[in-house]
Amino acid sequence: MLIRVEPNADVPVFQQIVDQVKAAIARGACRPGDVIPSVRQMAADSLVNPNTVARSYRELEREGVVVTRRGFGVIVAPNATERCRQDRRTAIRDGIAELVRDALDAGLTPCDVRNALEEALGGGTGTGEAE
Amino acid sequence: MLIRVEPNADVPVFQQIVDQVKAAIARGACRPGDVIPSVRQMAADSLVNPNTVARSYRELEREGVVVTRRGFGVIVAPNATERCRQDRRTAIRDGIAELVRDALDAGLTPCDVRNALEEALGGGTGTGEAE
Amino acid sequence: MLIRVEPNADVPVFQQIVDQVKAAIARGACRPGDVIPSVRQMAADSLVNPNTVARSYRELEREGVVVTRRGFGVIVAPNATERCRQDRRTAIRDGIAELVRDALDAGLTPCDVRNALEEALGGGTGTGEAE
Amino acid sequence: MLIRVEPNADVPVFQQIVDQVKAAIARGACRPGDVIPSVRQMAADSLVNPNTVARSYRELEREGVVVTRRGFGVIVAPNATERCRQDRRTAIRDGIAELVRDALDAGLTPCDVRNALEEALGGGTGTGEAE
DNA sequence: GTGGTCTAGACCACG
DNA sequence: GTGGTCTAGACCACC
Repeated sequence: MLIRVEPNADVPVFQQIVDQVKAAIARGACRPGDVIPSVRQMAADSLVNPNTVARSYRELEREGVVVTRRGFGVIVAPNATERCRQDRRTAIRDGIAELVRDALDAGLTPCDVRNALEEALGGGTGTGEAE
Repeated sequence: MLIRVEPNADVPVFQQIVDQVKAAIARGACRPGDVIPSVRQMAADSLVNPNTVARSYRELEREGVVVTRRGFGVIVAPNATERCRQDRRTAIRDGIAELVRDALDAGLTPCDVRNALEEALGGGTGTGEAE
Repeated sequence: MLIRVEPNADVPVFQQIVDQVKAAIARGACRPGDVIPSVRQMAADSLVNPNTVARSYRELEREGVVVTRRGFGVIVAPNATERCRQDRRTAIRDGIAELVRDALDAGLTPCDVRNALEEALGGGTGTGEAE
Repeated sequence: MLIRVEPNADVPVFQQIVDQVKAAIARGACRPGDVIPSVRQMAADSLVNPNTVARSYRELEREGVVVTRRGFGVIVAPNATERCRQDRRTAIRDGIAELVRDALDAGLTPCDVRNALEEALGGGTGTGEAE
C-alpha cells in the first residue's frame, strides 16, 4: 500500500488518500480482510499529518470501504472490492459525460473528441506502442 | 448572453461565469467588438453578487478575452474567438487525458473508455442536431 | 440558536453540537432557509474550538440537514424539519427497544419497565405537576 | 456461560463481557459459588483477546461480583445475585430516564413514549415465554 | 500498540 | 466576512 500525495494539488490531501486507497482496493492490491497501514504508519510514510490521515480513514469508513477496530487497526470491508470498482466506474462515466457535454458546448465536433481520446489512450499508457 | 450559475457546484461561481462567457465567444454567439452586459446587469440577470461578476470580468480581461472601456462598457477583444476556441480545445484535451489516466489507473480497459465515450456522445446530445 | 456543550461528557463535543442543531430544527426553532450561526460565531458562543464546530457542520451537511454556501454561511436544508423529526423518532424507538431488550434480559418484568417509565415521565418533566 | 461479543459496537468489548456476566448472574444462570470460565477459556470461546477478558474479570472483581482464587479459578461472589439485580435495575432506570428526557426534548409526547414502549414490549420478546 | 477527540493557529479560496 | 484545509501537539479509551 504505497500512497503518494501531492500537497499543492487542487484536490485536498485527505481526498487524495481516500481516492488512492479506493483505487488500490479496486485494482485488487488490497482485498477484503486485509489490514491497511495504521494512521500513524501511513502518516509517517506519506509525510502527512496523522490527523489528515485519520480524516481520510474516517471518510473511508463512512463509505463502508473499511472497518476500523479500535486498538487493532483498519481492515478492508467484506464487499469493498466490488463497491470501489462500481464507484470508479460511475465516476469515470460521469466524468466522460460531463466532458463531452462541455466539449460539444464549446463547439467541438464528436470527431474532435474521439481524436483527443485516442491520442490520450495512445500516449498516456503505451500498451506496447513506442512512446 | 444568458448565464446560468449553479451556486452549489464544486467549481466556483466566478469561474462558471468566466467559462460560460468564453464558451459563448468560442461558439460564435459573441463576436469581437460586441458589447457584453455590464457587471450590475449580469449580476441582476444571474442572481449573483456583483463583486463576483466583477471578479469574473477582471479575470476575462486578464486573459485578454475582453477589454473594458471606462464609461462605455465591456467589449469582446479582437482576437478573442480564436483564443477562446484554443483554450477550450486545450482544456478538453487536458480533461480527457486526466480522465483516461484515472480510468486506466482504476483498471478499466481502453475499450471500456471508448464505449463510455460513445455512449456519452450518443445519448447526451443529438450528435450535431440543432438545439 | 443556543447551544450548550458539556466538554467532559461521554458523547463527543462535535456530536453534541450535531444533536442539538438537529433538535432545534426538529422542534421548529430553526426552519428551512434559516441561516444558522457561522462556524466562528458558534465557536465563540459555545466556547468550542472552531475546528470542532466545523466538523459538526460538515457532518450536518453530509446528512443533508444543512446546506453550506461558501463565503455566505450555512442554511437549513429545505426538507430538514421532517428529516430531523424522523431521525429523532427512529432514534428514540431504537433506544427504547434496546433498553427493553436489556431489561427483560436482566430478569425484569414488563411491569417493572412500565413502572420505571411512568416514574421517569412523572419526575422528569412535571408537565404541570409539582416537582 | 455463553458470551456473545460484537466487536464493532459502540460499547467496548470488555464492557460487553462485564455486562453479560452480570446479566447471567442477575437472572440466576450463575449462582454464588459457581465457577466461571477461566480467562483463556472465555477468550477462546468468545474469540476475544485474553487481555480484554482479563480486564473484564478485573472489573468484575473490583465491583465485588466475583472473587478469584489463585490456582483454582474465578467464582461468583456470595452476595453477587442481589448486587447484580440491583445494578441492572439502577442501570435500566437511568437509561429510561435519559431516554425519556431525550424524547420529550425532541418534542415527543408522553403518550408517544408509552406507545413505543408497549410496542417494544409486545414485539421484541414473548413477554415471558420460554426462550 | 491502536484509533478518537479536541485545541491552537495558520493559510487559502470564495463572495 | 465566510467555510475548507492542513499542521502540530496533546489527551483519552481500548486492545
